[in-house]
Amino acid sequence: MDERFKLDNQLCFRLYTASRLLTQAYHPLLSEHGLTYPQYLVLMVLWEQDAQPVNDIAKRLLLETNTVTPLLKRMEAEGILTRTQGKKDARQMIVKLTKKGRELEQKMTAVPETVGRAVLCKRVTPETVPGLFETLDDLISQLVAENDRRRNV
Amino acid sequence: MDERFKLDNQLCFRLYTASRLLTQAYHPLLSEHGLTYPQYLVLMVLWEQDAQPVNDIAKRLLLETNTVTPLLKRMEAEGILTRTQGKKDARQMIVKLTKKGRELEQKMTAVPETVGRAVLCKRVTPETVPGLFETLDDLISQLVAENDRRRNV
DNA sequence: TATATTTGCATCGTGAACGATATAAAAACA
DNA sequence: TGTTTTTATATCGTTCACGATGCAAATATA
Repeated sequence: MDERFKLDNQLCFRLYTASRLLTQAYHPLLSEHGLTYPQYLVLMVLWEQDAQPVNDIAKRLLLETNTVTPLLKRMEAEGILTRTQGKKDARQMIVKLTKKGRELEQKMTAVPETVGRAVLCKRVTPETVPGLFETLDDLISQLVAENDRRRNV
Repeated sequence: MDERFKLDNQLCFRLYTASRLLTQAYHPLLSEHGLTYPQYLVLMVLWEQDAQPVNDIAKRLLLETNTVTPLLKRMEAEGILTRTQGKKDARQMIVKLTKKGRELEQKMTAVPETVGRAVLCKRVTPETVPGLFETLDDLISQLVAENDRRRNV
């Protein structure tokens, strides 16, 4: 059989698997606070900078608004954030953290630490992580450019 | 704000994003043949070794059967494979490629090549890929062990 | 200013993922 | 052999992802 089709030669399968498994590692830590992993990502965006329009959050996460909108609605229903129409631009929905949403930041400090320990292994260490970040960031930029090119043709 | 919560310091977010974007890069190449990325993964498993029970496919992809079963049913409906009850073990469903499923291997040889070119960038090259594979494999093993530990407690 | 285009967000449909649970067959054990 | 446990798969409900599409507000252009 064609070597190129072997699962063991696939970068994408490794990224897909690593991503899923790492998200699973987050699961017990997040569900304790009633959160999913994508919701946790939204929180990190808003903890960094509160009161953002939907589009800015989506861009930061490299997701489409049709993914983010329902996610934000669920978080609004949970009382984690509010969605209010923008004043300058009536099309925008400004997303703001509630008290509950802000308080989660203090309550969840153990999460990055616990996960940080869980991923430590021979080839993923405090020394190697920066290099891995650079590689993944480079790959992500490359893929963003590649996918944009495809869409604009 | 807490540095550890910054999106830019998150390994998981990078893996999640890289995985999604790379899957998107596959999309036009796969949809041409009526396939999704997870379905393509199943095909690679079966091209490597035909006639496997559901469980073996799921284990190979590190997925649960409740993900794989509906996926296989959709592929069966597309005429790509068949699902027949096992003879030795009546609980097993043996998955076999149809002629159509086998023929896809020849028709899709351009896929790994095209994607292989699309990911090339400064830090992802024929020279660096083997090292990246080792790192991701190491991480995946670590996470499998970690998640198994959690479940069995 | 009227018209065309772009932008921001939302809705809809489909296909994963996955936790929880069910069911029947097989295996282990009493 | 009869009973318990395990195993293989399936069903169900919820939450993403995302392509396609709709719509109204803002902007650009005529």
